[in-house]
Amino acid sequence: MTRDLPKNFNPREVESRWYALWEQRGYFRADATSEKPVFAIVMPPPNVTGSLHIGHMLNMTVQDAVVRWHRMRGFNTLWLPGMDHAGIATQIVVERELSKEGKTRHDLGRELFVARVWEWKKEYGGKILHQIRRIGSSCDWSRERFTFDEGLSNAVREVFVQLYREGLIYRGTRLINWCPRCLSALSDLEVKYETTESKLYHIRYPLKSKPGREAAFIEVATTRPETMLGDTAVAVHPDDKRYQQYKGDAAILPLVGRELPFVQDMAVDPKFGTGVVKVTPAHDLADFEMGQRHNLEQVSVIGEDARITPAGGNYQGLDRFEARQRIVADLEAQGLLAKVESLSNSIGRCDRCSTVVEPLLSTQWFVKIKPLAEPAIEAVESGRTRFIPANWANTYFEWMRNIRDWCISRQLWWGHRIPAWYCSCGEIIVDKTDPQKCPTCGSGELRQDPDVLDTWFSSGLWPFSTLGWPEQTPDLKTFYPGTVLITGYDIIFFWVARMMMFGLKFMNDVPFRAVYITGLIRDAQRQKMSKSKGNVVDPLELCDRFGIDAVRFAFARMGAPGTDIAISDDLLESYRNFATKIWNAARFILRYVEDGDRISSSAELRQMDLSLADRWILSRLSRAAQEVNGSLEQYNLHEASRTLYRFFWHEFCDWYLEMIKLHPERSKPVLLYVFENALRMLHPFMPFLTEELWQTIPHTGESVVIAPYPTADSNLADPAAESQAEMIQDVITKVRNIRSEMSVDTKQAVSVRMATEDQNVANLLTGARDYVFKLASVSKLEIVPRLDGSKLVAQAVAAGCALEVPLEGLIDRDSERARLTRELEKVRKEIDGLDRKLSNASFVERAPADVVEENRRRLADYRDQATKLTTALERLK
RNA sequence: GGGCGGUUAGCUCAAUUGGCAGAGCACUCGGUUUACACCCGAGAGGUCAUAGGUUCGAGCCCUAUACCGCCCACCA
Repeated sequence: MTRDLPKNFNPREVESRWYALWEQRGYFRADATSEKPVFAIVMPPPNVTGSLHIGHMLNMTVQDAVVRWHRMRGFNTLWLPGMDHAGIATQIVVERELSKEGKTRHDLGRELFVARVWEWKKEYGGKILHQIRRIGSSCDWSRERFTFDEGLSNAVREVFVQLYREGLIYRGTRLINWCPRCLSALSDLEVKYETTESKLYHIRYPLKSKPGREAAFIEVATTRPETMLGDTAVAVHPDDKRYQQYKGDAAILPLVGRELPFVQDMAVDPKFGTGVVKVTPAHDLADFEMGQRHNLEQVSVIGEDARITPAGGNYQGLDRFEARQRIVADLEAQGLLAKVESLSNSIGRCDRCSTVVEPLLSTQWFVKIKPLAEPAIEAVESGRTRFIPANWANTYFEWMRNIRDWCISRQLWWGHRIPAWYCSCGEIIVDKTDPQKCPTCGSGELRQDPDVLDTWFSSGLWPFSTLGWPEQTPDLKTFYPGTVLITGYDIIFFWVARMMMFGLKFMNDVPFRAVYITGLIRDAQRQKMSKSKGNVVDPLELCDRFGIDAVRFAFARMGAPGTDIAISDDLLESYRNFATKIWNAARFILRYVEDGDRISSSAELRQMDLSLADRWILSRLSRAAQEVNGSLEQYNLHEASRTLYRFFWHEFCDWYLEMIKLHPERSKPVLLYVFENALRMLHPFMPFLTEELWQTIPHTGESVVIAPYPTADSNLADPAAESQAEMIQDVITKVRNIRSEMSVDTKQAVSVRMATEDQNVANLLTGARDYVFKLASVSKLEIVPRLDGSKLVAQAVAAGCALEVPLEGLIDRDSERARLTRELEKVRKEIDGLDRKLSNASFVERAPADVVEENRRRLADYRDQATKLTTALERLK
């Protein structure tokens, strides 16, 4: 009885069939008590703000391929999924929803508003989880986490309290980034700078009158005239000769009348503007620091709503930009505006809402970061965590070495509430459990800090909070540290750096042994996708159009580590076609499958009477397996997928399937063997299609998800068969080539005369003549010692489409020998390398046992190949 | 100002650590050979950005230049 598949591959139908089954059968579940080697990876938790975007899909594809590969190799594999509450981002989204109803969060009040965000989370969080499943991500849903879960919130509180008690969290009044729209403090990372064309205003400040001095002015330059209301000094560089005379002198602040002392500070660039700077310690970071050095007064003139405060006198109540216009006009009226130049400089905007950020003096909570950063730097320097590709370590170091204290409090409602309580007596209580009364004065009137924590504070704990920390759970013991973290380079600072610091601090070990950095997906013009450009592509829509397996394969194929991917329809079509090709190959194979067929072992195959094509494809299969595993070990998914594509399409389909049409029944065991192995090799990249087909053909086991991953097999390696088959293929190509040049119809059978003086080649050709007959439409083959090439064309015509093919240069023993020799050299090089590695005591002792084992196995494989190559070379002599 | 990356076929990108420059798409020519026209076969297309250097040998290593991109920074 023959089996059948629908003529057309329908991805949607195939995709819908498998995931629920896999999940229900528990294939994705890790086991904290298993003895098997561990492969553990935490999912970068998507924000609950919306739906899965294309960057997520790339990220998930890479993770899932790596995870599935390890699972098939027999690892105790954990891929822990979850989501991030994403404080400020989510709050903004929900506030926008509210504003459609004409309401603000203040209309609801804190409690109702937070309830409303939870509703949002339920709806959109569910959507994202569905999408993650839909694209085939094989995560362990029994361990799903949310950063706002009870357990994770508990971890947040534990960390906060511990850091506070060690003095690594403190409350302080400093200049911070303030978003006047979000009405919250921001960290340095949440401010994005963009270059804009601004105006540089030159303003004349009168000098303090002195006996015997004419009225005189000093000129300062500023891009923000409105901040002058808060000036408390003017500064020059200490070595600037022009202004030495003013040492100890003062200027008078126009419009306000305040006396501004002259200070000398190295931070002033004498070459910029006039070399004199107005100093506004309360609204500029450089000025703030200068103010600290010279003990200057801090006058805040812009408030949290970005309007001028009472300290701004007449300008009180004006928005900062209105105030700027008014002040410039007033200065001009008084003849104090010397000139206005244009200048390109950068201004900071809120990462989330793009409002221009205002530096403000404010009391906030900070993490003292240097003591945490140092071990995190060391861990990467020493290689305990490595970056893939390695260059990203530079970016990490650069930031870590210049890191500044982290402002962690946010004036938001959606987030982990800061566990600090204030008593009217001045006491501040920071504790894991809510305090009932003040330990100092006994008052029960305590007020909790209204602020919440930066969302990255909780995500920074993700690698261990998700495993149950601070409880010492079996999961924590088994799965920490993770093997690898797979994420985009845009969150190295926000997230990777924080996880490194917290992991080392609280777990005393790095959170992961490697960080794999993915690129960004760009559009066909290589532009970043953004909502404002309107070039955002919905990944699920792509999947609908091309099939999930095809999109996944395209991402794997194009995504060299750290490299951005430009996607286009053309690109995706080519991988859709690949999926179709696999489908159709299966349909061909199924014509020969009968009930009772099974997959032979490679040892059994070796005992059979195999054709040249069989021996060739088996050897190629083994080599492909070797290459794919080697590439995946280096996380080179683009190489692995390229190898698979080439092997499956251009070797298996284009040559092998065509060659065995001569003797399909004889080749059936090999045909089934190779196809079944190919499906297993492809599975991490194309999970749905491979499962569908694998279930249709003979197989052992209940699912390809848990079938073993193919590896190089020394039973199958056969270099001699490879070179012989390739010779025949070259001959066939040459005949087709001549045919095509002479415009001989494909269907027209021709007779061919070939020339070689080498008896071995002649014998080989004679033995394999059927392949030439079949694949090049040849009806008669004559082999002669030599022929006269100059007569080639004329003879072909005169003899009625008989072709003459000179074999010189096409195949000869010298070039064949050279080829095998090169190959042998390569193999020997590998052997030397592995030998050296394995004789290195520190490698054998320190590297994980399974890695050492893997290297041993590869060494044995290479030795085997070397023997075979040597034999093949002997035969050529 | 500092750092990182890139420049290879018309387009998008590879090249297993220095050893015969490759794929996909597009293009040209020929084909509905019952797995597949989402296909098959045959082709054309390269001064590896530029200039030096190291080497038996350089797309790959070194130096400099040009252009493009990204990240960071207290650019008044």
